[in-house]
Amino acid sequence: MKRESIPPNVIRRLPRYLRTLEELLDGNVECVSSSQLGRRLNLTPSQIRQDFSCFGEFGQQGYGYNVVLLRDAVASILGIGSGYSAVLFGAGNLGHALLKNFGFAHYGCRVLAAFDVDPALVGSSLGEIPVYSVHEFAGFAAENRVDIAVLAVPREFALSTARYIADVGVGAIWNFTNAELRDINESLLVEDVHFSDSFLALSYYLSERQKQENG
Amino acid sequence: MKRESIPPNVIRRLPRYLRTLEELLDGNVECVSSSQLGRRLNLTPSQIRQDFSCFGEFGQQGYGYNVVLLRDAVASILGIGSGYSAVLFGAGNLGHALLKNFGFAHYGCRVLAAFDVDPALVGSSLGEIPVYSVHEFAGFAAENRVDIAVLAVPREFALSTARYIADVGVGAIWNFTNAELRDINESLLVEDVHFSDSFLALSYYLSERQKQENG
DNA sequence: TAGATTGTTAATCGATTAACAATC
DNA sequence: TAGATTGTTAATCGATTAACAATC
Repeated sequence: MKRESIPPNVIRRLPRYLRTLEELLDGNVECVSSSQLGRRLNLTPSQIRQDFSCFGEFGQQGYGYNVVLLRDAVASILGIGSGYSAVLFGAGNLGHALLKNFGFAHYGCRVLAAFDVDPALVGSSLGEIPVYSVHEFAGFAAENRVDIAVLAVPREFALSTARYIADVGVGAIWNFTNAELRDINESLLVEDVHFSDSFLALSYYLSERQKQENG
Repeated sequence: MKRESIPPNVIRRLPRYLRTLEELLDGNVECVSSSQLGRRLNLTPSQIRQDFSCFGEFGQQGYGYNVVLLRDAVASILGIGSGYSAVLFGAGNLGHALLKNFGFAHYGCRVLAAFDVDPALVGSSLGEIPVYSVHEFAGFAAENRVDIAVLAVPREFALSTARYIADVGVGAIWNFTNAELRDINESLLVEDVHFSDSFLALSYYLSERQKQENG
């Protein structure tokens, strides 16, 4: 039974399904059952079937799920194949790392350009990606459709840069800074990558473990 | 009422509380109520009081929470101040970015050294941090207490490096690779930073929005 | 056909919210 | 004292799990 609005928890599990399915694909596995998937992902078979049933029927009784079909379905649900294009703000180490190591293309996203304020970088290029001055972005966006802005500038420029990005009409920001961008405007989609949230969770569990060990 | 085992959801909210409390502190706010916090974090006052009550009583009726006290309490719960030390594996762009921009020190964590296989990097240093050969790590760990290994190596070296780290006796890995490290050993703490999970969630919401706009 | 596994409905569990007495 | 806000208990809501008829 297809559902109208999907719980965020389900959305957050989809990328994990995708990853697992691609692993299976690499191993030339043709077919997978909800219990097999569950074992790999540490989820119950029930939950997996529930999750998929939010989007339709992808399995076959007595057999399981065809890995290729399910992978493609999950990828499509996640918007891979929508042909999104992105630009990078901030061509520092983090920006470099993302361009080099994060497979934008693998997720169906094309990176059109990078923007920075550093005159030493402007005019150069990162691999295939040209680096322009931030001030050129308004013009650039008028000529090119930009779906996603990747924000990897130093913290102190984060908010003003994000405002500029939103003003120019980009609808989604992948935010690697600590700045709070949700208030910029109603319709702006913001996805935060908060390193500190992750680090502090680790720190918490580490200190919990130490407490237990010390009595 | 202090609780024995804290729900993961609560743990994951603590860093957000910390961030907000430090913002308030920067604004010289002395006192904050659960409703004020709730407005900033988009949580109900009830939930905030429930969350804090897992750890003890930090407020005062009719007044609210003293920002300094609450910040310190949250920081302490999260293990800031435990004096953890970390090492970095992989001194590439991502490693650089983390050392330069992520405030390990701000979270009470000291970065002792970086390890890489690239002969061009080994022997150099990143800021104050010396870069050693990966093979030197066993010896290093014998001389220095290492609580956390930050794993920022290329994907193909991730699993073997992580095994090595665990063998040497480090108990926690902050994992920036796509490799699945949970199976390495029971007691190893692993905290994943999966860029792709975050990106794909954004991609999903973007495509949802477009579907709505197009009818 | 027998065995396996789906999709879905119902039951359980846990997390969020509401309510309120306690008290600063 | 009156007003405000906590900590906590109870109510609600949503998410996970279990069960099972349908069917490949």
